[in-house]
Amino acid sequence: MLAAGTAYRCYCSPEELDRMREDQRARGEKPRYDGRWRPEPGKDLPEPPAGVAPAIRFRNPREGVVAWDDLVKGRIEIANGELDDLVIARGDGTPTYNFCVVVDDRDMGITHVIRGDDHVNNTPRQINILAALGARVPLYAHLSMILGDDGTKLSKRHGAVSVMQYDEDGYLPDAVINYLARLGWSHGDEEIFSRAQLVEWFDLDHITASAAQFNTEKLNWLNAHYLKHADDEVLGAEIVRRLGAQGVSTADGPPPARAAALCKDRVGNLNELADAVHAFYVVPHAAPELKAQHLTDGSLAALRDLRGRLAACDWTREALNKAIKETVAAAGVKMPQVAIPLRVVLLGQPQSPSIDAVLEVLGRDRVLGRLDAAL
RNA sequence: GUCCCUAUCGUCUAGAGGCCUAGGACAAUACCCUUUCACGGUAUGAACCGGGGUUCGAAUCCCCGUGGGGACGCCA
Repeated sequence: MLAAGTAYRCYCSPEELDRMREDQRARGEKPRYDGRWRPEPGKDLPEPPAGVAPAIRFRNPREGVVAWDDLVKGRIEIANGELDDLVIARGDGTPTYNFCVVVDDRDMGITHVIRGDDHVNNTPRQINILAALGARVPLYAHLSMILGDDGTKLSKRHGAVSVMQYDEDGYLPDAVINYLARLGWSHGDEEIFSRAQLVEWFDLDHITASAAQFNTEKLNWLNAHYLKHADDEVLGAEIVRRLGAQGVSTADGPPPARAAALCKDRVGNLNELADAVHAFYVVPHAAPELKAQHLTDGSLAALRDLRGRLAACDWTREALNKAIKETVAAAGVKMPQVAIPLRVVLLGQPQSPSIDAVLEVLGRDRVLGRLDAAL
């Protein structure tokens, strides 16, 4: 490029360039290289200072416009007069980003450049360099940015910067992919689609041109949906992993997959799922207020009655349900008056999935053991 | 400051000049279901940023304004 005259050496020092930009800003101008080392016909260049390793600058055309038909934003035109001569190689000879990508795209025969909005301004420079190299110009598609929940730029404060954060927060990969894909792209009214459907449907024609705002509530909804339809074994493994991270072993409890099946359609994420099944693996301690409220003389009497029935009961959900209903009838109370104290005793909390299903999954030994400890 | 991009319910979006009395989803509200808490089901409210054009006809095309975003490095 030096030989062809499409690039030239620039001996400006960083301090000199800083001063140049400061002055320009002070005058309300767009900061840019002023071309003092750019060779022109009939122009006298300064004498190269001794001992300075020059940077190489691209000699950007001064006249005309650069234009391309962006696959997302349509035609974009930028006057060459707006572009300055960018450095393509540093004083130490290493190439800069805008030069690297151009050379790499050319060598690899890249046909489509799909990237963030923030690169729109680099595109005309890259097209000019490509032209100087005699290379074919690829197609460009510039995707708009994603803003945080509060409508401002995404940052560390929003917590959505690293994909690993989603894992930590209990999101399923399919939910994250589905949500992110739908944010800024659409396929009619489709809201829920598998990765295979995404691959089949995805196209550049239905990408939104404007910036989208991240909506955690909708992600949560999608995640809950994927959780309901997820494989029990996969969820079981997540329970083992997440409980294990808290130092809780699942070895002495019911199979994690069964616990997952019981709770997966009532939680929003994997951490909540782990919390929901926690009491299956660790003997719970109900809060004193809960005990005072629910473990009255009457309810404890009913539980004693139930304990007797359960001891002789087939351990199936149907039989367990029948036993509970018999206790309810015998005590002359309503279902919640037995079910809730039972939950407090077995799980340490007043809410749970259907109590008969909980008994079934918890298992006879653990149920009777916890009842005996409370009675 | 200069240049570039952008603008439909609170949010994500459908919408390619008449199919729009603007559709779907999240969220909200109400009701239903119910063995608690959830899940789920049904229904309701909610938008074309403003102003000018073009056209028989504009959410859709053009211009201006305003709002939002991005870029102005020997960073990537």
